[in-house]
Amino acid sequence: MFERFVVAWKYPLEVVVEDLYVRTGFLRSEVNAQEYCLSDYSLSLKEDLERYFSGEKVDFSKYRVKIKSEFVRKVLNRVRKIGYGETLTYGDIAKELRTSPRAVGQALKANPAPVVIPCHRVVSKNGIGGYSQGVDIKLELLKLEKLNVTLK
DNA sequence: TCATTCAGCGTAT
DNA sequence: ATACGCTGAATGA
Repeated sequence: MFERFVVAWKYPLEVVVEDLYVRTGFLRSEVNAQEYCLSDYSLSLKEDLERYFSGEKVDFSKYRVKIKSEFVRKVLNRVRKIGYGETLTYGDIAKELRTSPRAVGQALKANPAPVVIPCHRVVSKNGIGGYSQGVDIKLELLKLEKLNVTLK
């Protein structure tokens, strides 16, 4: 099974679902997304993402994400537990998992499904930190969750 | 208050 | 072996 759809937002989010594994990525250029008929699973994900982008608190824990590396999986599993509207720092997670803040950042960079795995909720100790999809997008996501973050 | 350095650890080459 | 990160603490001016 392979399905692709785009969720409208300030930055449209492209979603690929392959055998129940979800991948996402923000699009910088505008796309005309024509719809086909999606599976119940993909349709549910699409609706959840639409609710999320309209400012609702949404739980994405039922969706599956395939992660190759053991270490990345460990970090991202922790990140999935960060609640809506909450943040942790790279250092927090490093301490908890007995690793280094830089290694945590590296693992977040390898996140195959931004938003579904909320790596935007991990910020630097003083400032917003980085984001694989662009810090401007991270800032918008945090604003969506009513979080004030200093840009640094 | 900066700016610069470097410890630290998982990856990629 | 070695270079590099979505960092952070330490150092020095």
